[in-house]
Amino acid sequence: MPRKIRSDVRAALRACRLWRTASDEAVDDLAGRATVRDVARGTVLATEGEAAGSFGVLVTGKARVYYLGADGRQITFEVVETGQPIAAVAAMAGSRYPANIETTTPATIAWLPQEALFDLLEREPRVARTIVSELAGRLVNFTAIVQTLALGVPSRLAGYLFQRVLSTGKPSARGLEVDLGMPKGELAVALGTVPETLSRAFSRLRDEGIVEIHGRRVTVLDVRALATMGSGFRE
Amino acid sequence: MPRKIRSDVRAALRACRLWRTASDEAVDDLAGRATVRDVARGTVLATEGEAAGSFGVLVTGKARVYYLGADGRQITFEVVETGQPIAAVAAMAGSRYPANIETTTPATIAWLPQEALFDLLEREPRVARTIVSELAGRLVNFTAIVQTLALGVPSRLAGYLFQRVLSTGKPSARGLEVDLGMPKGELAVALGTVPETLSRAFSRLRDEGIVEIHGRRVTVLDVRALATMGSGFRE
DNA sequence: AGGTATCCTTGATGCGAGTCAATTCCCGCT
DNA sequence: AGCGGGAATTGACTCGCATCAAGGATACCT
Repeated sequence: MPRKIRSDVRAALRACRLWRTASDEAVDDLAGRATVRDVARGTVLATEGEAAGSFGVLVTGKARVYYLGADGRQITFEVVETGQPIAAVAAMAGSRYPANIETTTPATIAWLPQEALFDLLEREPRVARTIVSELAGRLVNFTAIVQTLALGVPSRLAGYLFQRVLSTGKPSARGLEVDLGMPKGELAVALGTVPETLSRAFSRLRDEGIVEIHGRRVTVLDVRALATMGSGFRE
Repeated sequence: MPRKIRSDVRAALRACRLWRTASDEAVDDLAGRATVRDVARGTVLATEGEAAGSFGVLVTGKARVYYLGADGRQITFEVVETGQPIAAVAAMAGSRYPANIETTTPATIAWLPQEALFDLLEREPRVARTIVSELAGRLVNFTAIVQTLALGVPSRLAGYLFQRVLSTGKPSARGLEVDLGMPKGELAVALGTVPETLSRAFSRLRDEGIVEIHGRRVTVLDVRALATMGSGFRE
């Protein structure tokens, strides 16, 4: 018998880019097979090396995909937002999780068995093209991550701020104002560094007249310089 | 009218993992649409930022996929061998090439229009599942590359030597002997560093009694230590 | 207000790796 | 043998970042 489908779950699955060309019926089928779970901030959703039998979709909240180095250092690959899939790649590859995933806010996650996705592929072949494009696009983005890691911390910070400006920037008296979206300590980890170094990177951007810092809010005075630095060109 | 299909081209396409579940007819169709070209060693097959309208399959030879940093430094992502696709990911993503590709030997390449691959997806839906798995698998592997880059040069060298031991290692008087397969200067670039630093990394492995160095040939005395160091654990 | 805990900043220090420059090694050449 | 010339090594130096160790700043709680 069909399980009752939560409307927020249906909406989240419907919003998922990965199968955006799927029919509503197919999405409802996915929703019907989902196991929904609410978890607290900081919950580990997947650990490296664990077999990937299922994947999830973030109904609410945010999560972070990171690799844990041998010495305990973390590298954040990706920040997952509401409506995006979790661990779907590992599930499709039929492999083990290559990284760890942790929620950075309280979150609601719809878990789906790996087979649900393959069933979808069988049922609606046109979805295949979407998924192929989507996966390939992510692969292309990955090279960008590698490039980013080759840059220094100030450049990575500039890149992050620039993204923030594009997505949530608001005009204010002196320039564009953005909120960091997380405590600086977390941001440091997300950028693959430590709070001290991040703090110095902020100081440098301030000294160069590119930004003004007011706690967690940042006023961008020179967007162009931010973009240039974020692409890796030296001052 | 059907073009004449070269048997080596057909064989190379047939051997391609990406569409290994495709029918022979579909592969022949691909082969018929291929433009075959012979190039010298060191030919640049694709450059970063160029629009990806077509993709290739290596019929013979080898190529190297690398990213050219803003300061001219290179990072090798991947070595492409005979029978593997080139730039297929960018073509599927419909994006620009995210990296550069260069042949490292004389090579024969079969170039295919991007559409040929999508036509294949339409014609044979079961191929979609293969491609999805394959792409996802590559995505998983990419995380390994990122992890490698986060390690120090000695660890990257150890990792490379360990791979060489597995693939071409031969027992000798004191241990396993491997050939580097390329001049040290090239190896340095492939590992994302410079000859001086590579030289010091070799010295360190020698001082720790893990290897002996005789020009381009290396005798591995302690495989276990090599593997450990290659996975990123500190001495 | 006072106190406390958390977060952020600042300074001092050490390590890894790239750069520059000077040899030294090895290989082919005549 | 003797002699270039490129490749590989070694040393001295510099730079960026992590670490350790104190200080501030801010918010919250009673």
